[in-house]
Amino acid sequence: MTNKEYSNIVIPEISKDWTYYENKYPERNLEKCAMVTRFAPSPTGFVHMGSLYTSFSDLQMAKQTNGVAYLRIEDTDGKRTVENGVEGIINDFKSLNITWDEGPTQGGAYGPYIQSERMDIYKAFAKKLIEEEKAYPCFMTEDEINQVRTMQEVGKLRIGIYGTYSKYRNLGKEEAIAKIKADTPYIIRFKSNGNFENKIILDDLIKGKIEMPENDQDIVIIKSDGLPTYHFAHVVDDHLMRTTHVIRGDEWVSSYPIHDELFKSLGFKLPYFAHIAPITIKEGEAIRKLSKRKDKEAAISYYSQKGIPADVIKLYLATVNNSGFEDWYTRNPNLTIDDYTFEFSKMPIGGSLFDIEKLNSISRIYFSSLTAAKIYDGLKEYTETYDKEFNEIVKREKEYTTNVLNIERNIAKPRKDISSYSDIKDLNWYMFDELFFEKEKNYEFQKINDKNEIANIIKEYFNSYFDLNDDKDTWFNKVKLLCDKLGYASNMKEFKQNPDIFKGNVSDIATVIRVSLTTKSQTPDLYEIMQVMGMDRINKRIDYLNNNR
RNA sequence: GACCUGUUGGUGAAGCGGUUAACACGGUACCCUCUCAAGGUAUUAUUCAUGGGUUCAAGUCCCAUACAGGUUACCA
Repeated sequence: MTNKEYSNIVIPEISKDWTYYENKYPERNLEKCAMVTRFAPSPTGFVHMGSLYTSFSDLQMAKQTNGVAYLRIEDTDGKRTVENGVEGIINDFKSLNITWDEGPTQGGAYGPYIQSERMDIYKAFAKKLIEEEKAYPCFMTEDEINQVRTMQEVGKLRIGIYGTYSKYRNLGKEEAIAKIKADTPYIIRFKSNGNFENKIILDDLIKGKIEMPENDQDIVIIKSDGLPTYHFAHVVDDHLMRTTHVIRGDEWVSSYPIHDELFKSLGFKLPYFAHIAPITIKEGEAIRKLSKRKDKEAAISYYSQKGIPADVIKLYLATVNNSGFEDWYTRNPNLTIDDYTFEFSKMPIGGSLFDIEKLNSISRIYFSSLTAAKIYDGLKEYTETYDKEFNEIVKREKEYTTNVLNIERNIAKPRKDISSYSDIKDLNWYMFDELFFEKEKNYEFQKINDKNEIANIIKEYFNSYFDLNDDKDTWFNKVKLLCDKLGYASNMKEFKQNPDIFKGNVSDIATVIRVSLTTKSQTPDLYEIMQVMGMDRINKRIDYLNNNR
């Protein structure tokens, strides 16, 4: 019996052989240095910071070399697959405005992009290996495998199915066929030719040269359900999809020897490898990978809920991803992430701790660089889903809201108090009548807490001094005039020299005005607030205070 | 047990054999100031996990130890 006939018995019901697929997916016609990258999640839920971080490199590297970045779904483990997992992943990317050049939804010439739909392809290549006597059917039961393992553990030997521990690697064809005919369950194992004593070198783009022992494990390549294992699918897919750069988490470094041998045994050219260190988090003393189940700040939805823009997340990832990016970005505030050239050699080798403080800081800087009109658009969109009440107000009062957002914005160094869209309401609610009059208020009069004195200051100020048409200097001079009249120091230096001869100082007077309009003792520039509020709103607030206090 | 990788301040890190260990976030103090924020100024690692070695010279090269992380599945 020929090897071909034998392989047809071991893996039946395949119409095409591997040469068909080789021809179907030819070398890509791209510029020489163009990178073809892929992001290959298993559909176990949603995208989280960790996977987003990896995908960021895929996207960025492909983009900056005019290459291709595609999305491949690795759903070869039925037990782990979550319902709507694929949709979840695609929607998360959509919410971040991330699009892939090829993938399950948009298709592409190298599809299908879902592994469970590529069964025949894997089988065709498994058959090739069987024909070449580089793979074989294995009939070991779970119990047998466990026995081998315990024996190895007790004897402190290397664990696994390799060499003489592989009971069926040298089984004759006839015997194997007899077992198959008798319906003995089997899987397909790779027949390793490696020697553990030999060394191979992984020249990793991020971590540098890593020396490892050659693979000698007869790993499973096709499982009993007919689907491939990760190792086999990775090698076949990345070859057929013509991936040039495999960028993946560094938990895969240890299995590189397997991949290395598999690529070579199949006659495939090896792609470049870049193993990315994970984003980690500290739990007590222990450091672990960011987990989408344990860490709420790992989920992408956490940020959309808070109203942290996708661009900020990308900025944060870029900062962690390439040392030097942050520096470059602060020097070139007008350029974008896509203008920066990312390099593998500048990526961190060890894991980086996730720093939400840093992310917030990036966000504040980002918001401070935006125009009021831009923030208005984002706010409208955000509140549409997360704050209907505020959304009504924002939509009705577009111009006013924009003016509010513009306070202390058209200056050289704008305020940095907004870190997310959800902050805006907390920061500015008192500017809006609907929120101001409905809310339970706590007037933060502190130093001056005498009711009569407050009433007197307000009365004097609004009756005799305040004029909305004044420019800022005139406005403030009038506040000072009021100080002089009432016995408060209008000059802070004088006050500091002789605090005892005054009732207080100009800041006390300003605070009374500020609190009476906003209830808060700490707000942005009072003049600008009054300008934006306008006479009508100011009067309403003064009346309200007089009647309720 | 075996095989990999890492360890620089509160955090992220730069550093690639040669005078005072970049930068950013955070902290502290002061200044400015109508409050806050911002801004300005100063300050925040005599030392790069520890111990040996190589060298005229080491965070940087070598070895050992400790600690941390990963892998060791018909999971990816």
